[in-house]
Amino acid sequence: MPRIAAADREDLVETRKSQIVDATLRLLASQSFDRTSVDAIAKEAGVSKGSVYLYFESKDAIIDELVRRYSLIRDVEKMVDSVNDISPEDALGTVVPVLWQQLVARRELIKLLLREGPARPDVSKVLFEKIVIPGNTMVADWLARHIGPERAKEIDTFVAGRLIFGMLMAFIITQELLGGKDARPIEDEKITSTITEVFLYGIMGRNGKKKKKAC
Amino acid sequence: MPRIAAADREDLVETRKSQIVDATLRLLASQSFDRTSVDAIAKEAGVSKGSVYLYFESKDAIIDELVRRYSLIRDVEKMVDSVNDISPEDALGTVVPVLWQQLVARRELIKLLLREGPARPDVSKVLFEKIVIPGNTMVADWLARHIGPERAKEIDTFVAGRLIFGMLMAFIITQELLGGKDARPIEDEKITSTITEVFLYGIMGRNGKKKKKAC
Amino acid sequence: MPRIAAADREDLVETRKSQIVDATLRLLASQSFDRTSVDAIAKEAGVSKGSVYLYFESKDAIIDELVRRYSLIRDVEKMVDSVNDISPEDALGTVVPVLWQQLVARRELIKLLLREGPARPDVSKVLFEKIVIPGNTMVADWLARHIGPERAKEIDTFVAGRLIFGMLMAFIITQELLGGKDARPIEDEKITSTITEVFLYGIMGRNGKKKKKAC
Amino acid sequence: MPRIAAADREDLVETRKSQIVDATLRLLASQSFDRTSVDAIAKEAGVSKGSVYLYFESKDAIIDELVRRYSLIRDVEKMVDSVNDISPEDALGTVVPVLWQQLVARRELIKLLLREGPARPDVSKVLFEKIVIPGNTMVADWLARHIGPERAKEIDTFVAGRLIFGMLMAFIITQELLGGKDARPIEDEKITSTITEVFLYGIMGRNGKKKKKAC
DNA sequence: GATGAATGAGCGTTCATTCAT
DNA sequence: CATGAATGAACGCTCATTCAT
Repeated sequence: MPRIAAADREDLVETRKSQIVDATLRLLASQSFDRTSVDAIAKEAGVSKGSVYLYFESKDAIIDELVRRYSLIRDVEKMVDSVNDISPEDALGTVVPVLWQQLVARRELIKLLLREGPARPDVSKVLFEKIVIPGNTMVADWLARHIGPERAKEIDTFVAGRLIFGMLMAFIITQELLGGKDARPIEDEKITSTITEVFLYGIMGRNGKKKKKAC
Repeated sequence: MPRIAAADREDLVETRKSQIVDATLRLLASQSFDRTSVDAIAKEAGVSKGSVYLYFESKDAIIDELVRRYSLIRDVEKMVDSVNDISPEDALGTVVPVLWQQLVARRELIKLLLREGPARPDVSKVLFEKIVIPGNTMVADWLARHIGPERAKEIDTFVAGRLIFGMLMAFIITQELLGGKDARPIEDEKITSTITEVFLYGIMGRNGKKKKKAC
Repeated sequence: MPRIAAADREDLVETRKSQIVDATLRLLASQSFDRTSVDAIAKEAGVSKGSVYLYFESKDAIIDELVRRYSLIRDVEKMVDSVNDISPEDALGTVVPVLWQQLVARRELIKLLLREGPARPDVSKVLFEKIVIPGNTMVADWLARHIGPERAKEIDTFVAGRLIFGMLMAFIITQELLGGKDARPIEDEKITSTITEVFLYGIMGRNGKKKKKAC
Repeated sequence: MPRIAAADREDLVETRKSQIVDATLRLLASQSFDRTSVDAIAKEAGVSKGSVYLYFESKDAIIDELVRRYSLIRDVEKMVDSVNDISPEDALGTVVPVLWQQLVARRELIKLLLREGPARPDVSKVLFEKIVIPGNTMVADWLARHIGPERAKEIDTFVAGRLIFGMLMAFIITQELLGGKDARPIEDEKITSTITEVFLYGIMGRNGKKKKKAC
């Protein structure tokens, strides 16, 4: 006979898990997971070390949960949905800056994923299958619907779809994670407009923006 | 009165440091630096554990030296030199595949830099100032010389220069480091040709490949 | 004014204590007491962990109670009573096999007593004074009544009485507790008949089984 | 190039292992192995906790080594050798008291083996195969050579051989390990002479000592 | 009376670092 | 210069015990 109703119990579990995962994310901003002790996580979360093991099977389970919780996939999905019927010419101008802002806001998570992902097969798998592939596929489908059959013969939309993220990541890594923002700042507008320009002409090929300009 | 001539002494120090740094790099292919013990490094390097501390102040000093030694900068420099006077249209077809091959070959070093870099201010600084900036600048200068004044008004060549690496990195990270190569393989040729196409049209804008096509 | 009648209350305490002690004994069949957690005991007993501490001061108090409750003494008493007036020649043939079966059935308790007893002065005391001495005395008295004055001068019946248990224990320990049953099996019948034979001739001396053989 | 000669190295390993094993044996006199911490062992041995792991793979490896080192088997072997051609009538009078003394001297080891053995399959196996079986077999062979064909049909010498140890163990356990020595002392001489008498008549059957007495 | 979430001391184990040789 | 035995702090994890509900 549990003293606490099932719903309250679930709430408690959820609260505690969040406390611990969030504390971990905070600590991971300044040091690797390996160098972050369970003691430190517990202290940061405001619970005892023993409690951490009440809610997670092991230290590693914390990072698994963390990755599960903080993925960009839902944002990407929403964004692609919202521009579904809008051509890249019209959509990229808003999509790229928004995407940039979201990636910047999650820079710490990205730092974490870049650090921990490649070294952990389980994390890698989740990252690749649950984030990269679905996100990439959505963008590829959208591109395929808009670039026209001629251009579609020349470029692979699945590959092209991944490029937009690569371009954005290049600046997240160099400006936000490697300290470029301080050492050699670049205005956000310049980053996003250049990416928009390059990607737009890049995917449209020789027909790029032709509609808007008679040749 | 030193028993050994200064030059010889320096040679020894250099030899030992290289032994240790190279051994470390080899071991980092399969596990994170944190999980690589000094014991293992010493064994792999063929020296005693004590000797490691004769040539490095601490375990961390090894990774600092490693990052200092291994950069892509010299390769980028050579490559830019070799295509200095060749237009992007003619150069990218060879440059992109070569760059791709070199990045793939160094995937372990990239994994290491992504893991250790963002968490270490000193490493970040070196990476950014000695690799990102010089490489980016060389490519930007080259681009500036070829895209023409009209296009130059529309895109920032410094930003555009970094994009080519971002595009390549997107696939190094997803295909090589996150296991995409096994889960969802893509032919190297498809990756490099798509990047070439997108980047070329992207930077050239509406004049892309105009020489080849009368308008 | 107690809400529950004193008798009922005692019943409850007794029931709960039994639940917990019995559960512990069951668990001790497969692992040492040290490696049996209070969690596991509570679960096996069907009560909460907190309840264990309602009825026992500490984990160790459970084992003390267990040892106090389970002894062979009542069985030995009954057995000696039943053969009180029967001579060893006639009695041993049935007593030894029955005793053997009872010891085999309690092998786990014996394992427990051997493990926990010698290291705990309180348990030792209980074991020795409440089990060894009374059981030994009963057997010694029975022997004294039957071996005749001549033989009584040669052997100490108190010592001899303890030997029958030693003989049986030798096989409980080696065959049942050390895995000899699997590695080098011996039929139960061979064990009990040999013990009967040796002990019988042993205690009777040169007059052993004289009834059956005119001299 | 090791600084220490191989022989010296071996000596050191042997010394350290002995230090640790002996310290462990000392501590096991008063508490179970589970409750004996590596910290305590290291302290008792006069080495650091880290050093324990320099010489033993794990805590469990210490007890394995301990059991390997302290077995009675060599003593039993020697004893059986020395009485090889002597009949039980003449031999038991000296063998039993000597065996008793040796078992008493090793009471702490026996306590340890009774406690740790049954709970550890690996220890059990070693105990049974390396101590019980060889010792038992030697004694059985010796008995078989002396009891004559007639008696050999009635008792199993392998079973009988184990009985002599059972009889001795009964008193080791009750007098030495359970505190009977203090609560209800019995003279050593009484123990050994009774065992000798009972075992001798027991194994010889109706022909026991007949040589000495015409019937 | 009954519960089980919470605690934190203590465990076995690892390993960066030191230093006598 | 080179070694590796020795160290002990720190780790991830367990679990006996407490106590608010």
